[in-house]
Amino acid sequence: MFSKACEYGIKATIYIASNSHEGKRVSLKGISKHIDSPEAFTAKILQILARENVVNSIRGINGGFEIEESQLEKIQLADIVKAIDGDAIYKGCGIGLKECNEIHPCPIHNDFKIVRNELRNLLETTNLKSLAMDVNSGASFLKV
Amino acid sequence: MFSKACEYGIKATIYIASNSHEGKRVSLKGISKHIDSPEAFTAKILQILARENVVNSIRGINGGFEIEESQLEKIQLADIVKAIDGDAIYKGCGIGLKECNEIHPCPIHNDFKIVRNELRNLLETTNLKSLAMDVNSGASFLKV
DNA sequence: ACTAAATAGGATAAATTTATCCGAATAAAT
DNA sequence: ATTTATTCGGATAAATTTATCCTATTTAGT
Ligand code: FES
Ligand code: FES
Repeated sequence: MFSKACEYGIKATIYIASNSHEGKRVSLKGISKHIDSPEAFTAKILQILARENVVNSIRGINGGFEIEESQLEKIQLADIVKAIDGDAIYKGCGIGLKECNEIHPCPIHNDFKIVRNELRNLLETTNLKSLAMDVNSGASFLKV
Repeated sequence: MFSKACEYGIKATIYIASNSHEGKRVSLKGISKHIDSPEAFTAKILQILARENVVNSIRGINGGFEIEESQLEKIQLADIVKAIDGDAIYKGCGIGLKECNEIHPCPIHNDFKIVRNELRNLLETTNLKSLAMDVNSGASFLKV
């Protein structure tokens, strides 16, 4: 469904968000430890997310990653997925026709479109704040 | 979403089905031409599908691939996907936790589960015959 | 028996994704 | 200024997926 990079990106961002929500900045080391991901690879992904303004990166001592409190409700899962995996999962044909086209549909188009749109809806309406709060309250988990 | 191999597998199987439904056996060459896929790679995928009894392969002159008419309604998209990509897409956690677990859920579990189950339902209830008939009637397409 | 046409399957190559390594840049603290 | 902790970014390596090539096997027809 999502690439490994995207999975790490989602988990990392939620972890950053759950700390930012409590006023804490987190380091790459802390992130990859808490989401159980390879450190150097996670660094690459965070670079992408920083460039795309999903997270803020701060260099130097006491540096790390954070997200402004005011942004937590504005950033959606879709922003992360789009930055890393692109938009094929929203727009692409389920069996790889060059484009998903209503008047030249593939055999699964009609049913697939519905599922894809629901996935899209999920990603576009789920914001970081709610995900972070669930993690903070112990209602959901980022590893194991 | 699906691997390239799986996309080719689905298209190839539907193409075989649409011909079998009209009593015609098709060759690898014809298949990869009509679904626009690399021939040798498609051969590998058809080998898998033949081993898993999704399609019948016939060797030698006038050989090729076919599916018994009586099977067309029994084979579901899920059978193809399972044979090629496995069942992670049905059962796996959306962000890669070791298992999708109701009492140790990831942050997107509740929403993702619904989408995943609908995808599962789509794949498990769509049979080859209906897909083949849509292709034969010109209602849907396998390439471009 | 021989030939021709087809799939099976092993070996290999190319491309992409995933992962690691290391020096450069940055910033705080001393 | 120097040291230290941190991210950035380029180079590279490992693993996986995608793709190709070639020989073996099978089958029908002659
Ligand atoms: S054309 Fe395939 S999903 Fe729309
Ligand atoms: S635990 Fe992640 S989808 Fe169920």
